[in-house]
Amino acid sequence: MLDTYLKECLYFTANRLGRVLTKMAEDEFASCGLSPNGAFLLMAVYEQEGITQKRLGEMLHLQPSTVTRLIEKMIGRGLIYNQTEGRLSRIYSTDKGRSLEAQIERCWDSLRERYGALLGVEYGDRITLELYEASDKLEGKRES
Amino acid sequence: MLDTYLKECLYFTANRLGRVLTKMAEDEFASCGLSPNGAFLLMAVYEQEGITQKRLGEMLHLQPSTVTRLIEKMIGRGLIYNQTEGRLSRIYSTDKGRSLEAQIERCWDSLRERYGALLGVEYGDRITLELYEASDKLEGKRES
DNA sequence: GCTTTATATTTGTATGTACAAACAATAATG
DNA sequence: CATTATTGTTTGTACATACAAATATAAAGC
Repeated sequence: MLDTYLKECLYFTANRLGRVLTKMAEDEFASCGLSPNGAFLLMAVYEQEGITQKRLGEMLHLQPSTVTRLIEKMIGRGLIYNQTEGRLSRIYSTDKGRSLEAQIERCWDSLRERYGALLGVEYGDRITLELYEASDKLEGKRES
Repeated sequence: MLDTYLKECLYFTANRLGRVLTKMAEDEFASCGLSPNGAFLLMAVYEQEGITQKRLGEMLHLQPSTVTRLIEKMIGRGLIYNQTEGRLSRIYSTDKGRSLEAQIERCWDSLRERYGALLGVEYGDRITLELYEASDKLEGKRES
């Protein structure tokens, strides 16, 4: 009976899936010495050097305080640095940070292949997009 | 560009959705003074008084240590008690715990309605089931 | 130009989850 | 039956995330 409840509860299933994939993703990105979100943050910085923390939070859908903490860690590892400009904190990648770019993309690809192998690539990609859109709807963002 | 990466990453989208729904679920279950997983655990105990911690962990897809911690908290609030039997720890609900049953079901329903209103009820239920099955596949459980 | 309001970031604290090692009890083996 | 292996639970520790309050800067209003 409870099983039925849980199978019908999106809170429960989404978090369960999140935990399963977090383990997989941490495992893949461990070869760069990064947490998955650390890797995504770095990719966002590659794409726009000098990006603000606020913007990073929006892209990664993380709260400002969470971004502060993540950035602290990555500065500590010498992968990025920040330069405050008025009330803004702008983030730049260091040489060391940039040197990981290719490796990060490889990890990212191999993560996608790994769950793709279990779910079917098409199916995996489809539910990924569905989840993204579902989150948007739940957060009141208009159709993506 | 990164947006595209993120939209294609199941790790990222599943966890994002999990965070959004966790907020919603915590909000709903707050009226019983329970965390969402606390509520589910209690439902599992209603269904089978004397259930072991191991079994609870399997149902909720949580690690044993996590279950221990959750149970500690709920014993502290007087909602359940445990009785060790050899190496097993069996869990029973107290009167206080049982008194929440109807309220928990109401919260559960209203959570489902709440995201149903934003996603469409059918669609919400469909992706919920899909996520459950995807987790099973990723964990190597045969077809559910 | 002060004073108020808004915005971006940080800090303190709390929660949920997990891993690994320790512990305790049972079962299996020689 | 004594030793070893297995199983279920707990403990110590760590991490990611968040909320609320504090801080710091910039913008608006009078």
